[in-house]
Amino acid sequence: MPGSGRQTSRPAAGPGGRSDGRSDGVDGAATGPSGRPATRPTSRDVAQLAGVSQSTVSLVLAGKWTGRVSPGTAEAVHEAAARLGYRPNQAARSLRLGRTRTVLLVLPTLSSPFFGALYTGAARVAAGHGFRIVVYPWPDGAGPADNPFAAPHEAIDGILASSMAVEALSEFRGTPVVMLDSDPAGAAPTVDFDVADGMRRVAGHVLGLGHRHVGHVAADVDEWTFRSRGRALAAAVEATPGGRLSRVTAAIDVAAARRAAGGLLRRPDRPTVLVCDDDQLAAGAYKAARELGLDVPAGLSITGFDDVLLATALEPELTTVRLPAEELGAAGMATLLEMLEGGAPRSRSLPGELVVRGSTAPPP
Amino acid sequence: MPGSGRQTSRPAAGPGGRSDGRSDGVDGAATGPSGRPATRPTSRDVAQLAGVSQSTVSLVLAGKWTGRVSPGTAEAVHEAAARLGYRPNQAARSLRLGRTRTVLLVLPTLSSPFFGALYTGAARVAAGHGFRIVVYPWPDGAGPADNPFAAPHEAIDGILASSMAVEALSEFRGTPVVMLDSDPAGAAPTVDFDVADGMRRVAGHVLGLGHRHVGHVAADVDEWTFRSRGRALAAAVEATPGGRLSRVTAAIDVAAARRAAGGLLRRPDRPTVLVCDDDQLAAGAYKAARELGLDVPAGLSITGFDDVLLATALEPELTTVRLPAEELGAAGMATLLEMLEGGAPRSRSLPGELVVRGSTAPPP
DNA sequence: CTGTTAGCGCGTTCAG
DNA sequence: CTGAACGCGCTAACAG
Repeated sequence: MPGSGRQTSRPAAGPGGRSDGRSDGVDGAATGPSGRPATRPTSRDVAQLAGVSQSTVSLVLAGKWTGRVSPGTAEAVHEAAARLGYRPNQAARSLRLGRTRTVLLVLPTLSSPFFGALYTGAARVAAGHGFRIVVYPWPDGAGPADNPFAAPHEAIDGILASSMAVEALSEFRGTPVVMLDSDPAGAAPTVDFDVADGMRRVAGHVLGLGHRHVGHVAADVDEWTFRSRGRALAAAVEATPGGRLSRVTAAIDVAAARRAAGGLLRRPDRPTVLVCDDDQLAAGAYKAARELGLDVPAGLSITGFDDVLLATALEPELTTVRLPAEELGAAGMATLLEMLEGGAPRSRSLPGELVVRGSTAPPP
Repeated sequence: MPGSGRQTSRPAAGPGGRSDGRSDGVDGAATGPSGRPATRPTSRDVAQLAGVSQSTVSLVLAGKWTGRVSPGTAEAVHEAAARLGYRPNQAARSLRLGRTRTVLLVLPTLSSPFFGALYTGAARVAAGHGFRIVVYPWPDGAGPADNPFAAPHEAIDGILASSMAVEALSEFRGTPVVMLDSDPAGAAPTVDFDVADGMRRVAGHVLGLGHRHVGHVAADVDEWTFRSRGRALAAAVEATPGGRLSRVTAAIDVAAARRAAGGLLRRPDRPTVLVCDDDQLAAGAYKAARELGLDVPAGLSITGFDDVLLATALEPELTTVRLPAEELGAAGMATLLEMLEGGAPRSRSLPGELVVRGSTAPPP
């Protein structure tokens, strides 16, 4: 939604202390105070201003000068760098070091608040270590045509990939990778949500309310996270005396979920609760219920999964499992950084939290 | 929502034709077929294999060899490059050329499907011209603490910024910029939605249904797009005999919108239609209506703006204005590329489309 | 038509 | 403790 970001106002002065009020952000070439074309300062410029040599500048700014450069000289270098607004040229740095301090974040889509939050968490940790993130949405839709996004193969040090099979990354073979929200049985280190536990909590909640015939509106997507959810629900229901499970599948799409849930609810012995694999599926279930004149939650209970925006936009608000996306991104990035420093990190799992709202009640 | 992307399966063979089944994506260092550490092939390797010099390789692969290199030699170079799986080193390229073929996409947030679509459109156009996109979410939330995202100042050729004031980019002064969904009165070229026209269509629709007292649930955000919407609605209502407008504002947030809309509806002479600046605000308005026992659309009509996921998840489905986010991204990138090639592109405006669904009806 | 040369800006030896 | 020299991989000039 355009413009939905909070308004952010920033001081008008640019970096380097120039606050002359000129607004040349549109022009292709900025000009320095003297009118010459302003080519950005290099480490040589800093050296010259500080009266030392390039290598000294390099040492000082890299922070490994103790015992090799006199404190006075170091101070002079820092001051010169600050005065010129010096920032090292990334291209030259990468070329020399062979590392880019850039991580590729591979996501199935950007069209979901969930992945936005994931990015935020990852970016926070990355920034703290001087790493940059390039987002690489795996083309969704558009069919199996050739990948329209040029793969930045070698411009990255590592990969953080979410919600996909590790095999999908064969293109990047040879690059360190950490998988998020993916099958921990793969070869790569993984950071996951404990979705099985989350689903058990959902099951415990609805079974505790007295429900026995549970309808499962499952996502028609063959991915680890949904397989886990399905297994956990089935196990919990089976372990309950009198428990019974009916399952339908649907694409993650409101209209598809509505059709699938409608089919389930039209059966002569319909379930008293619909446990959905995803909040979007739950939105479809709401529609099916309303279509059949069933009141939620008095006539039918419904649960979701993920706790995205939708959950509180629906009426009644949705009982669901909150998955801490931002923490997932942060933990994943931490794991990847550990790996890049030569470690062999262990896979981890983050708990989900059951959020009980107005869509669940005892069976009618 | 984790896993909500379509499943994508890719051929298992990596680039360069190696399909030996090894899966070393986890290891930090890949090893070549012979077991040596596999340092990626350089243009010199290609030259050696093809029996020519580096510069010839450069010319051929850059595609500007016609009339300078014999077709046979060019063919040999191409073949050698393909056999080695050669890909030019981006860092070296950028260092030499001073250009990065990378564009920064500045967004207020990533937590919205709208901006995901915008990205997709921009990426499509960029890829067609060999450009890469780095997404740079302007820190939303987190307070005015220091920017946690390291600004990639010099690693970019241009900036595409959406839904903000151009002044917010003062940090990037000197870089070519195209603004999206922002005030066209600024100095930078702009690609916008014609939100005023969209709002006029909404107004025409509800006024045509017979509504005269219009409630405006406005976004409490001082941005061009919302100012335009407000002005257009006010003008349309004023131009109608008997027309009357009541306005409340709310943060773009379901709960805030519910409170604001509730206040409007509790007035003794309440409006018969609520025109909302955004779909999320409309979701809040639904809640307020239900709270007061008003049926939508029989007792109260509601409209939104943007046509995001929410619009069809609500019940009844929301009459709103569809804003083609993907086209916006594509048009914006095209404009920026034109600029980078030395042109001085004109600002443009994209039309929105009124989508009439079930939330609007004649007044009771 | 092709090869040789120079240098982009940086980090790192190696002499002094 | 500091400076001069080298090379990362690539492209653009210039020679042959």
